[in-house]
Amino acid sequence: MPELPEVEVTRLSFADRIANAQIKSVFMGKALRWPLACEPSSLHGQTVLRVRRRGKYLLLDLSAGLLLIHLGMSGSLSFGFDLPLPGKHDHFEMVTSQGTLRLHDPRRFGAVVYAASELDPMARKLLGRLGVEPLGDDFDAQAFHAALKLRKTAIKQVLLAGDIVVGVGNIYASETLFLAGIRPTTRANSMSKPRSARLHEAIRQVLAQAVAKGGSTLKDFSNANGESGHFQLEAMVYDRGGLPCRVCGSPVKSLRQGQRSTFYCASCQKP
DNA sequence: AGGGTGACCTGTCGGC
DNA sequence: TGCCGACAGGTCACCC
Repeated sequence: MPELPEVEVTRLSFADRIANAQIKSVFMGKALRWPLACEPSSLHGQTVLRVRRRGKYLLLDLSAGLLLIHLGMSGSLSFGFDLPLPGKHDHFEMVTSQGTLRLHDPRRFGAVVYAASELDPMARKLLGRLGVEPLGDDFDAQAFHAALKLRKTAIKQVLLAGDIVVGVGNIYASETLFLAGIRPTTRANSMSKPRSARLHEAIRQVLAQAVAKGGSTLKDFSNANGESGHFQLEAMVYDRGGLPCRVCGSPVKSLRQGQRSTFYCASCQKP
């Protein structure tokens, strides 16, 4: 469910409301991907200072330490005073003076991990290898091209790896490559400067637009207010195998790369 | 060190 | 209707 835009939309939907809230209680149910790494009760009385995002992680800065939250494949957060009764797949809950934050995650690929600081070994393991933020000033077209030159794998898999640029998941990888006119199987190190510049621009454009539209709602994404996004209305190729390309009408093709499905238009996207 | 694969987990959908 | 396999928005640990 969550790629960078969904995570950012989630952040925006509750960051202001939770800022400066005092933690009253913390509940961790069925194990997520990793243990919380602290006694839940040790968080009681702490203040949630603010909510940041790094790649697909949400970082809740506390008065002492931080919580790293990842939504995995199927996670979503809710925040408010009047949440419905917890269900089978609600695995983490934090009651604060300003509302309750709850993680719903059927597949449990998500995580909530406490770290004393960003220098904590676990925090470094999770955040240390992340590439640059695509919507930030550090995402530079020249440096992007130089980094691609060092990779011989297919460009789509390089995007998914997230060690050059973060936040582009399986949906947006297909979408950005479509917008840039680049075949997903193109070797990263074979991309010319103008092509990588087009991809750089497409990544910024697609992700920024998806955030502006409230994220994707392919299945059941909703932000922490329960509101769903509208990006799926705009998908050019993702999940459209066999359907006519929205630009040229030729059938959208699909293939598998690294056990993930990829969609592209053979006519609009050149090798 | 880059690149490929399996693993983690539950739900849903299509085919027989 | 039931069963079974394929697949789903992520990414880590492990091989070579």
